[in-house]
Amino acid sequence: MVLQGDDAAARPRLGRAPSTTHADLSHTALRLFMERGFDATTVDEIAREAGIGRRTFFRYFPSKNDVPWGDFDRLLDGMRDHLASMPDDLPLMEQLRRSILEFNRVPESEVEYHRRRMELLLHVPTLLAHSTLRYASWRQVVAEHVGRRLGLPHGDLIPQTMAWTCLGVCLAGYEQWLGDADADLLELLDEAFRLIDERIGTEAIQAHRGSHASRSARG
Amino acid sequence: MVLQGDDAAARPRLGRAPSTTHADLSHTALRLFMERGFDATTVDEIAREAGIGRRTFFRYFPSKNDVPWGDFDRLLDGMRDHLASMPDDLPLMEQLRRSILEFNRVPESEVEYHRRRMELLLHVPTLLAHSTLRYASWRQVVAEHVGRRLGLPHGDLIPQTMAWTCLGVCLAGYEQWLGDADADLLELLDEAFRLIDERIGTEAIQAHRGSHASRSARG
DNA sequence: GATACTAATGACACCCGGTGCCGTTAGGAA
DNA sequence: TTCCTAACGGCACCGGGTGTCATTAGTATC
Repeated sequence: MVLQGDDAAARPRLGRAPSTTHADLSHTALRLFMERGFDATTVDEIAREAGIGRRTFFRYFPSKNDVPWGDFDRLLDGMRDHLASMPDDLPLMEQLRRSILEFNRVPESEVEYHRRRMELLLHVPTLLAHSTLRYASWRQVVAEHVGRRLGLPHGDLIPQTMAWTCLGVCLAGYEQWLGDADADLLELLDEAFRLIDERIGTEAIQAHRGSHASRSARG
Repeated sequence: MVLQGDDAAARPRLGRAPSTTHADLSHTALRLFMERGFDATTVDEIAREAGIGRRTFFRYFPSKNDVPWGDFDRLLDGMRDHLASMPDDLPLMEQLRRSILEFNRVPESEVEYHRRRMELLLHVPTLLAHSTLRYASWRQVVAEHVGRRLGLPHGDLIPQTMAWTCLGVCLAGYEQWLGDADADLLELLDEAFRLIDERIGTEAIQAHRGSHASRSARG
Protein backbone atom coordinates (compact mmCIF):
# COMPACT_ATOMS: atom_id res chain seq x y z
CA MET A 1 0.00 0.00 0.00
CA VAL A 2 2.53 2.53 -1.11
CA LEU A 3 1.17 5.97 -1.73
CA GLN A 4 0.26 7.23 -5.15
CA GLY A 5 3.38 7.80 -7.16
CA ASP A 6 4.92 10.52 -9.21
CA ASP A 7 2.39 13.15 -10.06
CA ALA A 8 5.20 15.54 -10.83
CA ALA A 9 7.20 13.11 -12.95
CA ALA A 10 4.78 13.70 -15.80
CA ARG A 11 6.17 16.14 -18.35
CA PRO A 12 4.49 19.53 -18.57
CA ARG A 13 2.91 19.42 -21.99
CA LEU A 14 0.20 21.79 -22.94
CA GLY A 15 -2.36 24.06 -21.40
CA ARG A 16 -2.52 25.49 -17.92
CA ALA A 17 -0.42 23.74 -15.31
CA PRO A 18 -2.24 21.90 -12.50
CA SER A 19 -2.32 24.02 -9.38
CA THR A 20 -1.70 21.12 -6.99
CA THR A 21 -1.03 17.38 -6.90
CA HIS A 22 -2.82 14.32 -5.62
CA ALA A 23 -0.15 13.89 -3.00
CA ASP A 24 -0.40 17.46 -1.73
CA LEU A 25 -4.15 17.43 -1.63
CA SER A 26 -4.13 14.07 0.06
CA HIS A 27 -1.76 15.23 2.77
CA THR A 28 -3.73 18.38 3.43
CA ALA A 29 -6.96 16.44 3.64
CA LEU A 30 -5.54 13.71 5.87
CA ARG A 31 -4.21 16.33 8.25
CA LEU A 32 -7.65 17.88 8.54
CA PHE A 33 -9.26 14.49 9.00
CA MET A 34 -6.94 13.81 11.91
CA GLU A 35 -7.54 17.20 13.48
CA ARG A 36 -11.31 17.41 13.18
CA GLY A 37 -12.48 13.94 12.26
CA PHE A 38 -13.44 12.70 8.84
CA ASP A 39 -17.12 13.48 8.87
CA ALA A 40 -16.64 16.87 10.45
CA THR A 41 -14.27 17.95 7.71
CA THR A 42 -16.10 19.38 4.72
CA VAL A 43 -14.85 19.38 1.17
CA ASP A 44 -15.04 23.16 1.21
CA GLU A 45 -12.60 23.24 4.10
CA ILE A 46 -10.17 20.92 2.38
CA ALA A 47 -10.35 22.95 -0.80
CA ARG A 48 -9.89 26.25 1.01
CA GLU A 49 -6.97 24.86 3.01
CA ALA A 50 -5.38 23.56 -0.17
CA GLY A 51 -5.98 26.83 -1.95
CA ILE A 52 -8.15 25.43 -4.70
CA GLY A 53 -11.79 25.62 -5.61
CA ARG A 54 -14.25 23.10 -4.33
CA ARG A 55 -15.02 22.04 -7.89
CA THR A 56 -11.37 21.39 -8.52
CA PHE A 57 -11.16 19.05 -5.56
CA PHE A 58 -13.52 16.69 -7.35
CA ARG A 59 -11.25 16.67 -10.39
CA TYR A 60 -8.48 15.21 -8.24
CA PHE A 61 -10.60 12.77 -6.26
CA PRO A 62 -13.93 11.31 -7.35
CA SER A 63 -15.19 11.62 -3.81
CA LYS A 64 -14.11 12.62 -0.35
CA ASN A 65 -14.12 8.93 0.55
CA ASP A 66 -11.45 8.20 -2.00
CA VAL A 67 -8.89 10.54 -0.50
CA PRO A 68 -7.42 8.12 2.05
CA TRP A 69 -7.08 5.39 -0.53
CA GLY A 70 -4.50 6.86 -2.83
CA ASP A 71 -3.89 5.13 -6.12
CA PHE A 72 -5.25 1.76 -5.14
CA ASP A 73 -5.83 0.53 -8.67
CA ARG A 74 -2.19 0.86 -9.56
CA LEU A 75 -1.18 -1.12 -6.48
CA LEU A 76 -3.71 -3.74 -7.38
CA ASP A 77 -2.25 -4.08 -10.85
CA GLY A 78 1.05 -4.66 -9.14
CA MET A 79 -0.36 -7.44 -7.03
CA ARG A 80 -1.99 -9.04 -10.06
CA ASP A 81 1.32 -9.09 -11.89
CA HIS A 82 3.12 -10.35 -8.83
CA LEU A 83 0.71 -13.25 -8.50
CA ALA A 84 0.97 -14.07 -12.18
CA SER A 85 4.75 -14.21 -11.91
CA MET A 86 4.73 -16.78 -9.13
CA PRO A 87 6.45 -20.08 -9.90
CA ASP A 88 3.96 -22.87 -10.49
CA ASP A 89 5.57 -25.29 -8.10
CA LEU A 90 4.89 -23.08 -5.12
CA PRO A 91 1.85 -24.05 -3.03
CA LEU A 92 -1.11 -21.81 -3.63
CA MET A 93 -1.27 -20.37 -0.17
CA GLU A 94 2.42 -19.65 -0.33
CA GLN A 95 1.92 -17.70 -3.55
CA LEU A 96 -0.88 -15.75 -1.98
CA ARG A 97 1.08 -15.10 1.18
CA ARG A 98 4.06 -13.72 -0.69
CA SER A 99 2.10 -11.52 -3.06
CA ILE A 100 -0.19 -10.16 -0.42
CA LEU A 101 2.73 -9.37 1.83
CA GLU A 102 4.38 -7.54 -1.04
CA PHE A 103 1.17 -5.66 -1.66
CA ASN A 104 1.21 -4.46 1.91
CA ARG A 105 4.84 -3.42 2.00
CA VAL A 106 5.31 0.27 2.65
CA PRO A 107 8.53 2.32 2.82
CA GLU A 108 9.85 2.82 6.32
CA SER A 109 9.36 6.56 6.03
CA GLU A 110 5.67 6.19 5.35
CA VAL A 111 4.81 3.67 8.02
CA GLU A 112 3.35 6.22 10.40
CA TYR A 113 1.41 7.88 7.63
CA HIS A 114 0.13 4.51 6.54
CA ARG A 115 -0.94 3.76 10.08
CA ARG A 116 -2.98 6.93 10.26
CA ARG A 117 -4.62 6.24 6.93
CA MET A 118 -5.55 2.71 7.91
CA GLU A 119 -6.83 3.93 11.24
CA LEU A 120 -9.27 6.08 9.29
CA LEU A 121 -10.15 3.46 6.73
CA LEU A 122 -10.89 0.79 9.30
CA HIS A 123 -12.54 2.82 12.03
CA VAL A 124 -14.60 5.51 10.32
CA PRO A 125 -17.92 3.92 9.38
CA THR A 126 -18.34 6.01 6.24
CA LEU A 127 -14.96 4.90 4.99
CA LEU A 128 -15.42 1.35 6.16
CA ALA A 129 -18.48 1.15 3.98
CA HIS A 130 -16.88 2.80 1.01
CA SER A 131 -13.86 0.55 1.28
CA THR A 132 -16.00 -2.44 0.46
CA LEU A 133 -15.81 -1.53 -3.20
CA ARG A 134 -12.02 -1.56 -3.08
CA TYR A 135 -12.00 -4.82 -1.21
CA ALA A 136 -14.22 -6.31 -3.88
CA SER A 137 -11.62 -5.51 -6.54
CA TRP A 138 -8.92 -6.91 -4.33
CA ARG A 139 -10.85 -10.11 -3.73
CA GLN A 140 -11.46 -10.36 -7.44
CA VAL A 141 -7.72 -10.41 -8.07
CA VAL A 142 -7.20 -13.09 -5.46
CA ALA A 143 -10.15 -15.18 -6.67
CA GLU A 144 -8.96 -15.00 -10.26
CA HIS A 145 -5.54 -16.25 -9.29
CA VAL A 146 -6.94 -19.05 -7.17
CA GLY A 147 -9.33 -19.99 -9.94
CA ARG A 148 -6.59 -20.06 -12.54
CA ARG A 149 -4.38 -22.08 -10.28
CA LEU A 150 -7.03 -24.62 -9.37
CA GLY A 151 -8.66 -24.79 -12.77
CA LEU A 152 -11.95 -23.47 -11.47
CA PRO A 153 -14.02 -20.50 -12.59
CA HIS A 154 -13.13 -17.60 -10.34
CA GLY A 155 -16.80 -17.30 -9.43
CA ASP A 156 -16.85 -20.74 -7.88
CA LEU A 157 -17.22 -21.29 -4.22
CA ILE A 158 -13.64 -22.22 -3.43
CA PRO A 159 -11.89 -19.27 -5.08
CA GLN A 160 -14.48 -16.86 -3.74
CA THR A 161 -14.25 -18.18 -0.21
CA MET A 162 -10.47 -18.21 -0.28
CA ALA A 163 -10.52 -14.59 -1.37
CA TRP A 164 -12.80 -13.70 1.50
CA THR A 165 -10.58 -15.58 3.90
CA CYS A 166 -7.46 -13.81 2.68
CA LEU A 167 -9.20 -10.48 3.07
CA GLY A 168 -10.23 -11.46 6.57
CA VAL A 169 -6.71 -12.46 7.49
CA CYS A 170 -5.38 -9.14 6.26
CA LEU A 171 -7.97 -7.03 8.00
CA ALA A 172 -7.70 -8.97 11.22
CA GLY A 173 -3.94 -8.51 10.97
CA TYR A 174 -4.37 -4.81 10.38
CA GLU A 175 -6.55 -4.53 13.45
CA GLN A 176 -3.87 -6.20 15.54
CA TRP A 177 -1.32 -3.85 14.05
CA LEU A 178 -3.37 -0.76 14.79
CA GLY A 179 -3.86 -1.95 18.34
CA ASP A 180 -0.16 -2.30 18.99
CA ALA A 181 1.99 0.74 18.29
CA ASP A 182 5.18 -1.32 18.28
CA ALA A 183 4.05 -4.08 15.97
CA ASP A 184 5.45 -4.64 12.53
CA LEU A 185 2.74 -4.97 9.94
CA LEU A 186 4.44 -7.44 7.63
CA GLU A 187 5.53 -9.67 10.45
CA LEU A 188 1.99 -9.74 11.75
CA LEU A 189 0.51 -10.53 8.38
CA ASP A 190 3.13 -13.14 7.75
CA GLU A 191 2.42 -14.85 11.03
CA ALA A 192 -1.29 -14.64 10.37
CA PHE A 193 -1.03 -16.25 6.97
CA ARG A 194 1.16 -19.05 8.19
CA LEU A 195 -1.25 -19.73 10.99
CA ILE A 196 -4.24 -19.88 8.67
CA ASP A 197 -2.39 -21.69 5.92
CA GLU A 198 -2.21 -24.82 7.98
CA ARG A 199 -5.97 -24.94 7.97
CA ILE A 200 -6.55 -24.41 4.29
CA GLY A 201 -4.71 -27.23 2.61
CA THR A 202 -4.52 -26.72 -1.10
CA GLU A 203 -4.27 -30.43 -1.73
CA ALA A 204 -7.56 -31.12 -0.05
CA ILE A 205 -9.17 -28.44 -2.12
CA GLN A 206 -7.79 -29.87 -5.30
CA ALA A 207 -9.14 -33.25 -4.39
CA HIS A 208 -12.56 -31.71 -4.51
CA ARG A 209 -12.05 -30.18 -7.89
CA GLY A 210 -14.64 -31.41 -10.34
CA SER A 211 -16.52 -33.33 -7.73
CA HIS A 212 -19.31 -30.78 -8.06
CA ALA A 213 -20.85 -29.43 -11.22
CA SER A 214 -19.20 -26.03 -11.32
CA ARG A 215 -21.79 -23.37 -11.18
CA SER A 216 -20.39 -20.03 -12.11
CA ALA A 217 -21.35 -16.71 -10.64
CA ARG A 218 -20.40 -13.25 -11.67
CA GLY A 219 -17.30 -12.25 -9.80
CA MET B 1 -33.35 -13.41 6.70
CA VAL B 2 -37.04 -13.32 7.37
CA LEU B 3 -38.63 -9.96 6.78
CA GLN B 4 -39.35 -7.52 9.52
CA GLY B 5 -42.11 -8.82 11.65
CA ASP B 6 -45.36 -7.60 13.02
CA ASP B 7 -45.57 -3.86 12.88
CA ALA B 8 -49.28 -4.11 13.38
CA ALA B 9 -49.15 -6.53 16.30
CA ALA B 10 -48.18 -3.64 18.55
CA ARG B 11 -51.18 -2.39 20.51
CA PRO B 12 -52.49 1.02 19.51
CA ARG B 13 -51.85 3.01 22.64
CA LEU B 14 -51.69 6.73 22.54
CA GLY B 15 -51.41 9.55 20.09
CA ARG B 16 -51.99 9.64 16.38
CA ALA B 17 -51.93 6.28 14.64
CA PRO B 18 -49.05 5.63 12.24
CA SER B 19 -50.11 6.23 8.65
CA THR B 20 -48.17 3.29 7.23
CA THR B 21 -45.95 0.39 8.24
CA HIS B 22 -42.37 -0.63 7.67
CA ALA B 23 -43.58 -3.51 5.56
CA ASP B 24 -45.79 -1.39 3.34
CA LEU B 25 -43.16 1.27 2.84
CA SER B 26 -40.58 -1.37 2.16
CA HIS B 27 -42.69 -3.05 -0.49
CA THR B 28 -43.49 0.20 -2.22
CA ALA B 29 -39.86 1.21 -2.24
CA LEU B 30 -38.63 -2.16 -3.45
CA ARG B 31 -41.08 -2.05 -6.31
CA LEU B 32 -39.78 1.33 -7.40
CA PHE B 33 -36.18 0.16 -7.05
CA MET B 34 -36.95 -2.72 -9.39
CA GLU B 35 -38.71 -0.53 -11.89
CA ARG B 36 -36.28 2.38 -12.08
CA GLY B 37 -33.15 1.21 -10.35
CA PHE B 38 -32.05 2.03 -6.84
CA ASP B 39 -30.04 5.15 -7.48
CA ALA B 40 -32.59 6.58 -9.89
CA THR B 41 -35.34 6.32 -7.30
CA THR B 42 -35.48 9.35 -5.04
CA VAL B 43 -36.82 9.41 -1.52
CA ASP B 44 -39.37 11.98 -2.64
CA GLU B 45 -40.74 9.50 -5.16
CA ILE B 46 -40.98 6.72 -2.59
CA ALA B 47 -42.73 9.02 -0.14
CA ARG B 48 -45.15 10.34 -2.75
CA GLU B 49 -45.92 6.81 -3.94
CA ALA B 50 -46.50 5.68 -0.38
CA GLY B 51 -48.65 8.70 0.36
CA ILE B 52 -46.52 10.07 3.15
CA GLY B 53 -44.28 13.07 3.58
CA ARG B 54 -40.62 12.85 2.76
CA ARG B 55 -39.81 13.72 6.34
CA THR B 56 -41.90 10.84 7.55
CA PHE B 57 -40.00 8.39 5.39
CA PHE B 58 -36.93 9.03 7.49
CA ARG B 59 -38.87 8.21 10.63
CA TYR B 60 -39.44 4.70 9.32
CA PHE B 61 -35.98 4.11 7.86
CA PRO B 62 -32.81 5.87 8.94
CA SER B 63 -31.69 5.99 5.32
CA LYS B 64 -32.73 4.93 1.86
CA ASN B 65 -29.97 2.33 2.02
CA ASP B 66 -31.63 0.64 4.95
CA VAL B 67 -34.88 -0.10 3.16
CA PRO B 68 -33.84 -3.39 1.56
CA TRP B 69 -32.46 -4.69 4.84
CA GLY B 70 -35.59 -4.96 6.90
CA ASP B 71 -35.17 -5.58 10.60
CA PHE B 72 -31.72 -7.05 10.47
CA ASP B 73 -30.89 -6.46 14.10
CA ARG B 74 -33.76 -8.60 15.29
CA LEU B 75 -32.65 -11.43 13.03
CA LEU B 76 -29.15 -11.06 14.33
CA ASP B 77 -30.35 -11.36 17.90
CA GLY B 78 -32.01 -14.56 16.82
CA MET B 79 -28.79 -15.93 15.45
CA ARG B 80 -26.90 -14.96 18.58
CA ASP B 81 -29.39 -16.83 20.72
CA HIS B 82 -29.37 -19.79 18.39
CA LEU B 83 -25.60 -20.02 18.60
CA ALA B 84 -25.65 -19.73 22.36
CA SER B 85 -28.14 -22.58 22.59
CA MET B 86 -25.96 -25.01 20.66
CA PRO B 87 -24.89 -28.15 22.53
CA ASP B 88 -21.26 -28.00 23.56
CA ASP B 89 -20.37 -31.38 22.17
CA LEU B 90 -21.10 -30.28 18.62
CA PRO B 91 -18.05 -29.34 16.55
CA LEU B 92 -17.66 -25.61 16.14
CA MET B 93 -18.16 -25.55 12.41
CA GLU B 94 -21.26 -27.65 12.80
CA GLN B 95 -22.67 -25.14 15.28
CA LEU B 96 -21.93 -22.33 12.90
CA ARG B 97 -23.38 -24.17 9.93
CA ARG B 98 -26.64 -24.87 11.68
CA SER B 99 -27.13 -21.41 13.10
CA ILE B 100 -26.19 -19.64 9.92
CA LEU B 101 -28.51 -21.81 7.90
CA GLU B 102 -31.29 -21.03 10.32
CA PHE B 103 -30.47 -17.34 10.01
CA ASN B 104 -30.92 -17.59 6.26
CA ARG B 105 -34.16 -19.52 6.31
CA VAL B 106 -37.02 -17.66 4.71
CA PRO B 107 -40.69 -18.67 4.36
CA GLU B 108 -41.52 -20.25 1.02
CA SER B 109 -43.88 -17.42 0.19
CA GLU B 110 -41.13 -14.84 0.50
CA VAL B 111 -38.42 -16.60 -1.43
CA GLU B 112 -38.90 -14.57 -4.60
CA TYR B 113 -39.10 -11.37 -2.65
CA HIS B 114 -35.93 -12.32 -0.82
CA ARG B 115 -34.23 -13.02 -4.10
CA ARG B 116 -35.02 -9.58 -5.40
CA ARG B 117 -33.82 -7.94 -2.22
CA MET B 118 -30.56 -9.82 -2.28
CA GLU B 119 -30.12 -9.04 -5.94
CA LEU B 120 -30.19 -5.38 -4.98
CA LEU B 121 -28.05 -5.74 -1.89
CA LEU B 122 -25.32 -7.65 -3.67
CA HIS B 123 -25.27 -5.92 -7.03
CA VAL B 124 -25.97 -2.24 -6.40
CA PRO B 125 -22.66 -0.63 -5.43
CA THR B 126 -24.25 1.88 -3.08
CA LEU B 127 -25.96 -0.91 -1.18
CA LEU B 128 -22.95 -3.18 -1.35
CA ALA B 129 -20.98 -0.51 0.43
CA HIS B 130 -23.64 0.23 2.97
CA SER B 131 -24.09 -3.47 3.69
CA THR B 132 -20.59 -3.63 5.08
CA LEU B 133 -21.82 -2.18 8.32
CA ARG B 134 -24.41 -4.93 8.67
CA TYR B 135 -21.89 -7.58 7.78
CA ALA B 136 -19.62 -6.23 10.47
CA SER B 137 -22.32 -6.79 13.09
CA TRP B 138 -22.94 -10.24 11.70
CA ARG B 139 -19.24 -11.11 11.80
CA GLN B 140 -19.10 -9.80 15.33
CA VAL B 141 -21.73 -12.31 16.40
CA VAL B 142 -19.86 -15.14 14.71
CA ALA B 143 -16.49 -14.06 16.10
CA GLU B 144 -17.88 -13.79 19.61
CA HIS B 145 -19.24 -17.30 19.45
CA VAL B 146 -16.02 -18.69 18.03
CA GLY B 147 -14.02 -16.83 20.65
CA ARG B 148 -16.18 -18.10 23.48
CA ARG B 149 -16.02 -21.61 22.15
CA LEU B 150 -12.25 -21.62 21.67
CA GLY B 151 -11.43 -19.63 24.76
CA LEU B 152 -9.92 -16.79 22.76
CA PRO B 153 -10.72 -13.08 22.76
CA HIS B 154 -13.12 -12.47 19.91
CA GLY B 155 -10.71 -9.91 18.53
CA ASP B 156 -8.02 -12.52 18.00
CA LEU B 157 -6.95 -13.65 14.62
CA ILE B 158 -8.68 -17.00 14.56
CA PRO B 159 -12.18 -15.89 15.52
CA GLN B 160 -11.93 -12.87 13.25
CA THR B 161 -10.74 -14.88 10.29
CA MET B 162 -13.34 -17.56 10.83
CA ALA B 163 -16.01 -14.89 10.85
CA TRP B 164 -14.71 -13.50 7.59
CA THR B 165 -14.62 -16.96 6.10
CA CYS B 166 -18.19 -17.69 7.14
CA LEU B 167 -19.29 -14.42 5.62
CA GLY B 168 -17.46 -15.30 2.45
CA VAL B 169 -19.07 -18.71 2.26
CA CYS B 170 -22.51 -17.15 2.67
CA LEU B 171 -21.99 -14.43 0.11
CA ALA B 172 -20.41 -16.79 -2.39
CA GLY B 173 -23.36 -19.09 -1.82
CA TYR B 174 -25.77 -16.22 -2.37
CA GLU B 175 -24.07 -15.36 -5.64
CA GLN B 176 -24.49 -18.93 -6.83
CA TRP B 177 -28.10 -18.79 -5.78
CA LEU B 178 -28.77 -15.54 -7.59
CA GLY B 179 -27.15 -16.94 -10.70
CA ASP B 180 -29.40 -19.99 -10.77
CA ALA B 181 -33.14 -19.36 -10.73
CA ASP B 182 -33.90 -22.93 -9.75
CA ALA B 183 -31.44 -23.27 -6.91
CA ASP B 184 -32.43 -23.69 -3.31
CA LEU B 185 -30.63 -21.26 -1.05
CA LEU B 186 -30.36 -23.40 2.02
CA GLU B 187 -29.18 -26.43 0.08
CA LEU B 188 -26.51 -24.31 -1.54
CA LEU B 189 -25.33 -22.83 1.73
CA ASP B 190 -25.39 -26.22 3.37
CA GLU B 191 -23.28 -27.72 0.63
CA ALA B 192 -20.93 -24.76 0.76
CA PHE B 193 -20.39 -25.04 4.48
CA ARG B 194 -19.79 -28.76 4.36
CA LEU B 195 -17.28 -28.26 1.59
CA ILE B 196 -15.39 -25.58 3.49
CA ASP B 197 -15.71 -27.31 6.83
CA GLU B 198 -13.37 -30.04 5.75
CA ARG B 199 -10.68 -27.46 5.33
CA ILE B 200 -11.09 -25.65 8.61
CA GLY B 201 -10.56 -28.27 11.24
CA THR B 202 -11.49 -27.05 14.64
CA GLU B 203 -9.08 -29.44 16.32
CA ALA B 204 -6.11 -28.00 14.52
CA ILE B 205 -7.17 -24.54 15.56
CA GLN B 206 -7.50 -25.56 19.15
CA ALA B 207 -4.01 -27.04 19.05
CA HIS B 208 -2.80 -23.54 18.35
CA ARG B 209 -4.64 -22.01 21.20
CA GLY B 210 -2.33 -20.16 23.52
CA SER B 211 0.69 -20.76 21.34
CA HIS B 212 0.75 -17.03 20.66
CA ALA B 213 0.50 -14.17 23.08
CA SER B 214 -3.06 -13.11 22.46
CA ARG B 215 -3.15 -9.60 21.22
CA SER B 216 -6.63 -8.22 21.34
CA ALA B 217 -8.17 -5.83 18.89
CA ARG B 218 -11.45 -4.04 19.03
CA GLY B 219 -14.07 -6.13 17.33
C1' DG C 1 5.79 39.97 -29.24
C1' DA C 2 1.04 38.82 -30.97
C1' DT C 3 -1.89 34.91 -31.87
C1' DA C 4 -3.87 30.35 -31.62
C1' DC C 5 -4.48 26.32 -29.18
C1' DT C 6 -5.13 23.62 -25.06
C1' DA C 7 -5.94 22.09 -20.40
C1' DA C 8 -6.85 23.21 -15.75
C1' DT C 9 -9.45 26.21 -12.93
C1' DG C 10 -13.26 28.23 -10.30
C1' DA C 11 -17.84 30.02 -9.91
C1' DC C 12 -22.69 29.01 -10.31
C1' DA C 13 -26.76 26.50 -10.34
C1' DC C 14 -28.73 22.35 -9.30
C1' DC C 15 -29.89 17.59 -7.49
C1' DC C 16 -30.28 14.46 -3.74
C1' DG C 17 -29.83 12.39 0.92
C1' DG C 18 -30.29 13.56 5.51
C1' DT C 19 -31.46 16.50 9.91
C1' DG C 20 -33.38 20.00 13.23
C1' DC C 21 -37.27 22.49 14.18
C1' DC C 22 -41.99 23.34 14.89
C1' DG C 23 -46.70 23.81 14.15
C1' DT C 24 -50.55 20.52 12.98
C1' DT C 25 -53.30 16.42 13.14
C1' DA C 26 -55.53 12.41 14.94
C1' DG C 27 -56.14 9.22 18.10
C1' DG C 28 -57.15 7.57 23.36
C1' DA C 29 -58.08 8.96 28.11
C1' DA C 30 -60.16 11.88 31.65
C1' DT D 1 -65.33 18.46 25.51
C1' DT D 2 -60.90 18.87 26.93
C1' DC D 3 -56.30 17.19 27.66
C1' DC D 4 -52.49 14.54 26.46
C1' DT D 5 -49.59 12.35 23.33
C1' DA D 6 -47.46 10.45 19.25
C1' DA D 7 -47.17 10.65 14.49
C1' DC D 8 -47.17 13.70 10.71
C1' DG D 9 -45.61 17.08 7.22
C1' DG D 10 -43.60 21.29 5.79
C1' DC D 11 -39.57 24.21 5.84
C1' DA D 12 -35.02 25.65 6.08
C1' DC D 13 -30.58 24.11 6.06
C1' DC D 14 -26.26 21.33 5.44
C1' DG D 15 -23.00 18.61 2.78
C1' DG D 16 -21.57 15.63 -1.12
C1' DG D 17 -21.51 15.45 -5.91
C1' DT D 18 -22.31 16.96 -11.06
C1' DG D 19 -23.05 19.72 -15.40
C1' DT D 20 -21.98 23.92 -17.55
C1' DC D 21 -19.24 27.61 -18.96
C1' DA D 22 -16.41 31.52 -18.93
C1' DT D 23 -11.67 32.41 -17.44
C1' DT D 24 -6.88 31.67 -16.74
C1' DA D 25 -2.28 30.15 -17.69
C1' DG D 26 0.55 27.64 -19.95
C1' DT D 27 2.86 25.90 -24.90
C1' DA D 28 3.51 26.21 -29.84
C1' DT D 29 3.36 28.98 -34.08
C1' DC D 30 3.94 32.91 -36.90
